[in-house]
Amino acid sequence: MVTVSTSKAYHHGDLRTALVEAGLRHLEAGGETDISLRQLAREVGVSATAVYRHFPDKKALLAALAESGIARLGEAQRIASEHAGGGPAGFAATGRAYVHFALDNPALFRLTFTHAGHAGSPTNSSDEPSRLLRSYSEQFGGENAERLTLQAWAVAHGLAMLMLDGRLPPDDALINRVIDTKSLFPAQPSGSNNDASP
Amino acid sequence: MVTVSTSKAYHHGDLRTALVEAGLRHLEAGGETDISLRQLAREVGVSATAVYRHFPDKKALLAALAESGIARLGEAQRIASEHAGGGPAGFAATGRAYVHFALDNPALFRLTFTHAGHAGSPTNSSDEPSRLLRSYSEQFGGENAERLTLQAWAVAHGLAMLMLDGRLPPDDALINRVIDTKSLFPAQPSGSNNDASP
DNA sequence: TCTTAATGTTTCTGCTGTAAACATAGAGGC
DNA sequence: GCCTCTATGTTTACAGCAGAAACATTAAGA
Repeated sequence: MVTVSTSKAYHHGDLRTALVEAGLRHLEAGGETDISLRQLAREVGVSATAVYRHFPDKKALLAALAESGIARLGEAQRIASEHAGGGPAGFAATGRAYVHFALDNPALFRLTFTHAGHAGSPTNSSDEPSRLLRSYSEQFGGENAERLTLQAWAVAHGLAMLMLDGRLPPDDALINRVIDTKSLFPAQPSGSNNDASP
Repeated sequence: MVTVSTSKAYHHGDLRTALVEAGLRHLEAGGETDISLRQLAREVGVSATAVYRHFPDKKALLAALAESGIARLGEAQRIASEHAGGGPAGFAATGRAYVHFALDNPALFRLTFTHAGHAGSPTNSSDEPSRLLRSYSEQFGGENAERLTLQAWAVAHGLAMLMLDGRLPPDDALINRVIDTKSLFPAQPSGSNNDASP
């Protein structure tokens, strides 16, 4: 698919976007170490240092890639959540989507969470993944909402990372066993029965 | 502390060990990106390419560092486990030790789990951390031993990673809230009461 | 003592990120 | 219609990197 150059074009057209796209391509193909500013410039057909008109340094380019990663992850989770029809099942679905996204976009996922930059816990972040997690936890966590937030995130993130790093097999069945509604909501043993909507 | 050169010394004494030690020092100080073979060689007082007599390439040097990381992690967990007197409390202690180790040795921890190399799930790995995890899970997991293994590991690993990457504050209280005996063993709701020895 | 294998050095190639000086082209004011 | 300004891109240069190849040294054993 050829990117039709927008009318707003100086020399190249939209170098910044082209560089980000090339970067994402390289992330998929060979991981973060496969990204070289000079190589990206070459592919886009521009001199090596032209990159610096759009990104102060390499870190900035990587940060731009990470940002696009967060957006995509949020989108995937939202779809999974809706597809599961919301509720506790929807919550678990966002967790599984989290892991699946990591497996489908290993380098992008890693980059997104390693070169955080903006950082911030989900309690105050405004990105889609944080919003979903917060919303579901508050809905179903009752008085343990915060702990649920943390544990749910940690389980999903840990599982994703361990699979990415080859410590656990990237097995769908395994994901379903670890992230399932029942084990996330073990019938609240000691009192505190929450009366959330169906 | 000066490393007294062993009698078995050729030109340098023990270049390999010296390089690994220098590498660990750099990991603590500046992270993985701070490790340059040339710089290490310089510090050890040897030519840049002498390194290649002991490590085929940079990856191999990093793998050696990672191996030492696993050993240290296992040691820390074993101590924590014993200090807690074993049992479910000991289990939780190994999890907290896992996270603390990550926070105390961020670069080493990251390297250890990122450049896995030998890979392998804890079900068949022989390193100390895997052994502890397997042993405790089988002791207290009952019929859900495998799921317990996975979830416990995922929670600890996820929490560690999120804290390392600045997504969660590296807060002791937070660790205790996420990894506590009660929430790991929620009174086994649906039957299957295990009668493990004290 | 002589040979040999292990260890270390010099030199070289091609890559990287990035700084500085220079070039160009499109936009807006005259 | 011309001129200047600014955003964008280029050339050239530097220092650092991983790694390959050829050569040197040194300890250990025959």
